[in-house]
Amino acid sequence: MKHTEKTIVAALRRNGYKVTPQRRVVIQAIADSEDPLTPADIHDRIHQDHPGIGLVTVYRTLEVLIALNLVCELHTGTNCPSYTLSIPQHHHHLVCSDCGKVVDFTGHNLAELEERLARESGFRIDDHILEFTGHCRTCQEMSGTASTTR
Amino acid sequence: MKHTEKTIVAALRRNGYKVTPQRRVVIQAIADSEDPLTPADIHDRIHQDHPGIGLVTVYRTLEVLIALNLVCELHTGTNCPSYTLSIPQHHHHLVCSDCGKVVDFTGHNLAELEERLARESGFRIDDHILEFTGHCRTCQEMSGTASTTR
DNA sequence: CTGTAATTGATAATCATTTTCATTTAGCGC
DNA sequence: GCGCTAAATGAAAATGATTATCAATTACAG
Repeated sequence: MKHTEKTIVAALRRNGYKVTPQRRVVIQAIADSEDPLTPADIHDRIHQDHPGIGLVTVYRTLEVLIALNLVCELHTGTNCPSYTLSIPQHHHHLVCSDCGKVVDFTGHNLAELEERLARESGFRIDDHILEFTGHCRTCQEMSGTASTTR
Repeated sequence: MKHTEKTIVAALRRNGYKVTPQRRVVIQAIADSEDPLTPADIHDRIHQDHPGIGLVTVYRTLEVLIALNLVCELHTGTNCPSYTLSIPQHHHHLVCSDCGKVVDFTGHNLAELEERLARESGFRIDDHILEFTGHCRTCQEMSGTASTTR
């Protein structure tokens, strides 16, 4: 189960952050989108209904959500990162480089590799990034001519 | 074996790129550094001896090197990517988030996972990013007080 | 209902990257 | 070696993303 607006709002409160209408709007925009959104995307989408909310507030809201691990950051694809609601467990992503669709997956265990690396390198390992990129079924079918290989 | 200035120059020629003194300088700067360098880092280092070489040229040289897969791009850590000479085989990175030291590793096989994902999601998978972050032995020892957890 | 600390919005500042364009140059053919 | 041409360079400005500043507003504890 992914986070929802409800669980996110609860998490904000639990951590002493105020729940403002602006934050709700930003959260909802992310929740409503299938695909990950860049800060600018989010701003564009909410600007229609809420012209008062500035890009700055989007950034600040994302900052909080990231700190609380409520959204996750996608690195692949374009030049600037985009965000989706995270699922609470640890997971990774498979991203379509044409349409941006994201599939979460879990269950691959990097613990063994992590341990081997720690042993061989002397590092204390804190974290990792694992992302796959490719083309989703829809984009494969539509392709034919199109080429977006970054 | 990593690429060296020699192998890189050869690859440039082989692909029809001109080998200019500026490109040599940029390549050497990357080759001489243990750690991955951002474009700005590279520019800083070469500016001492070669004040004529602009940051733009650094960017343009990196663009070529990336296109030919002669350097690899590190995503972790700071806000902007940094680069090191790549080793010709496919490999991944373990990065120290304190000092930036990078350890390359190979031998972990993601093929099985990739296949499973492709099957389950219908994606055609093209590429992936796998990076670990942690603290190298030296930085662990020196720590005690310091905290740089991004 | 009130007070206060957190949040917001507007503007400007910063930082990374790209574009433009006139000038220079590597490396080909002779 | 010598000239030619397409590729590469440098300077400056444009663009795009992100962050800092600060006065005005507001959520929410008491």
